[in-house]
Amino acid sequence: MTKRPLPTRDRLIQTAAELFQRSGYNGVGLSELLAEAQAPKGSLYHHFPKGKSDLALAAASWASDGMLELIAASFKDARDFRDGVETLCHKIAKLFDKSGRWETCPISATLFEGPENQLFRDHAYRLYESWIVQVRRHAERFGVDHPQETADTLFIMLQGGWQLARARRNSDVLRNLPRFLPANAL
Amino acid sequence: MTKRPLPTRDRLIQTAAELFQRSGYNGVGLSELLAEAQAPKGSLYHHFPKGKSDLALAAASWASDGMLELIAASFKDARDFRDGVETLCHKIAKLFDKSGRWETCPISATLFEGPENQLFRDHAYRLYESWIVQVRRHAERFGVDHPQETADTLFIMLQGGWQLARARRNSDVLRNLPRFLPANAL
DNA sequence: TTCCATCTGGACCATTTGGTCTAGTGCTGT
DNA sequence: ACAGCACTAGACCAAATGGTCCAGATGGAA
Repeated sequence: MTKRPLPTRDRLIQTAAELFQRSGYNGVGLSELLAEAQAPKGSLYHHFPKGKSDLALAAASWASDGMLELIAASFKDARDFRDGVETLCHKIAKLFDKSGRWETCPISATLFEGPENQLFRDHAYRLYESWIVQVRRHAERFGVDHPQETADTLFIMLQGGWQLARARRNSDVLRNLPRFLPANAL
Repeated sequence: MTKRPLPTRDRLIQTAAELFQRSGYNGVGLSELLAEAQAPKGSLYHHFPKGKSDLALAAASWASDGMLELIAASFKDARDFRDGVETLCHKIAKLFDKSGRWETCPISATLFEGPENQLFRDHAYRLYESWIVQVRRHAERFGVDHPQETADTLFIMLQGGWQLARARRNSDVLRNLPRFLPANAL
């Protein structure tokens, strides 16, 4: 698992991200988490003084960064916007297949549960919005008509598509998504 | 709250549906649940021998029935398919506003968390699929071109739209959804 | 009235939860 | 060599968890 060489803090963040995505914030106990990360409790509370909730915020940010990289990679060599969207959908479908087909969006699993905390809500908002902003920038770059609406729509379809893919345990939904993104926007 | 006159079993199911939607399956303890439903533990395990998980399945079914009614009501007097979709989106937006704008889809909150149980997965699949089937029927009735794809897309957009609405704490996303459902479907 | 099944009330249980605290470890610069 | 630090290790804790169990209340049928 190439996990041991990582510094403890990163091991904690990454396993937290994995486990929270799998079972949700409340579905993961500290004991399970620490065992998986091979770290003692002292380390957790050293690196994250507020404990589980601190760790959750960090884990969500880390997962979000992964998504931003995925977006960047998809649009890097795209011929046009649609091409980028298609690549992104396929990459996400692959991710879905690798995940065992029964996991939520990591941000949602980590932050939309847990304490009904203002911090959590705001953090989720910011992370999601950062995805949308990136997509909107690419839409603008390619001269798409309504960049904001287009970016919003792509987000919506990816979230909803992931959900349906999960219910059906089949990533084809995600692969077919681009079909349903016609000259929309407004 | 007009809850007291209901038989205990129904009180349990309804409060379970509410609480699970608010905090997720793992986010609700039996003590909280029983206090809210004003029922003792004995009743729970009398009506639902397998306890929390049994109750969760029942609660999800109940919530799903509510959604089916919403779909039926929306398409009942619709002039065409698009009209029905618009009504449905507005009804759901209203529901979202009433919910405090920070709750998940009840099925997802109740079943997509909790035990990584085959029962839970299948149940979620069946409930979601029953929504889609209903919508597909209406699409067929109105002579829409690709009823299955259209129904799938509507489901996807509602799920994703709800998610974005939640992140933004704003139901307009849901109200604008019909705009992005053009003559799509392959 | 008696009887029986359904249902309720809650004491009780082992286990796990998130969190605190302190004694130690090992690397750093001096 | 040693002081100071960042970090680890895990014992310990009160509270909460889901679940079991059974004594009683309740109400309809005989």
